[in-house]
Amino acid sequence: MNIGPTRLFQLLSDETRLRCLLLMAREGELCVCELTHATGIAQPKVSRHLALLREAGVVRDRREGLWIHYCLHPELPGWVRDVLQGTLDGVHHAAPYADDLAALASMPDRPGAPRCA
Amino acid sequence: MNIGPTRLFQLLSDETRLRCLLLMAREGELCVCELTHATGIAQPKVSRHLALLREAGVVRDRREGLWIHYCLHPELPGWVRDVLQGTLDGVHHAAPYADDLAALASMPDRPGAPRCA
DNA sequence: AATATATATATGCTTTTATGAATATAGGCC
DNA sequence: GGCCTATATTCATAAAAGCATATATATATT
Repeated sequence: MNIGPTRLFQLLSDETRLRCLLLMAREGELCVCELTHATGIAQPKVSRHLALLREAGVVRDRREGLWIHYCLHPELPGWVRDVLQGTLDGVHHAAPYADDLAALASMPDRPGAPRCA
Repeated sequence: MNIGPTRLFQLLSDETRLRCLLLMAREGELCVCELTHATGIAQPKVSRHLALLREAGVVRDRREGLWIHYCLHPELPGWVRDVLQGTLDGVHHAAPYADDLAALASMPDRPGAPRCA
C-alpha cells in the first residue's frame, strides 16, 4: 500500500471514484450494485473506476457468490484514511454526496451485511 | 472559496502544486523565489502552477516590492486545511517533501519574514 | 446430470477531452 | 537597462465517456 500523495489525489479527483470512496468510508463494505444504485451511475462506469482503485491498492474486493464487495483497503496508511474522513466530514451535506447516502439508505433488498476488516 | 472536492484533489494531484502547498502549509507565507529554491523547479513552471491555485482560490498572493508572497487562502474551508495538514503529517518525512523543507531552511538571504493572515 | 437462462460484474474498443512540459515573450519594479 | 515574475503558445500524452460484449456464478428445466 505504498501509494504516493499525488497518485492518491489524482484518483480522488474523479467524481465517480470519490463518490464511491466516500460511500465506502461511511458504510464499510459495499457491492457494485449498491454503488450503482446509490449514485445512479452506469454499472460499467462504476466497475471501471473501481478497478483503478483496486489496482492502486486503495480498495479491496471480496467475492461472495454473485456479488463482489468493495471496501477501503485494510492496510491503507493512516493519513489516507484521515484525508478521506476529513473530506467526508466536509462534504457529506452537499450534493451529490448527500443524495448518494440517502439513496443507499433507502435501497430495497440490499445484499449481505457489511463485514469488512 | 466554494471549491468542490474533486477540483481540489485535481489541483493536489500535481507534484509541483502539492510541494508548494505543503511548504506553505508548514511555513505560512512564501515568495516565488523561495518556492523555486526549495523545490529546484524552474521558475516559470512554479509560477504557472501558482496561478492555477490562485484562480481556484486555494492560495492568495501579496506583492511586496520585488517579491510576491503566496500563502494558503485565509478563507479556505476547514476541511480543506484538514486535508492539507493530514497530508503534510503523512508525507513530511518522505521525498521530495522532506528535502524541500530542508532546502528552504538552509536557503541564504531569504526575503521578509512570513506574516500571512 | 446436462443444458439453458438470468443476474452481476468486468473488459475492449473508439472518440473525445483534458493535462502537463517546454520554450518564448511580455510586464513590473529597482 | 537589468532582474524577477507572469503569461501565452505549441506540442505530446494521458485519461474519461459510452457502447457493446465477455465472464462468472447461481438457478431453473428437461
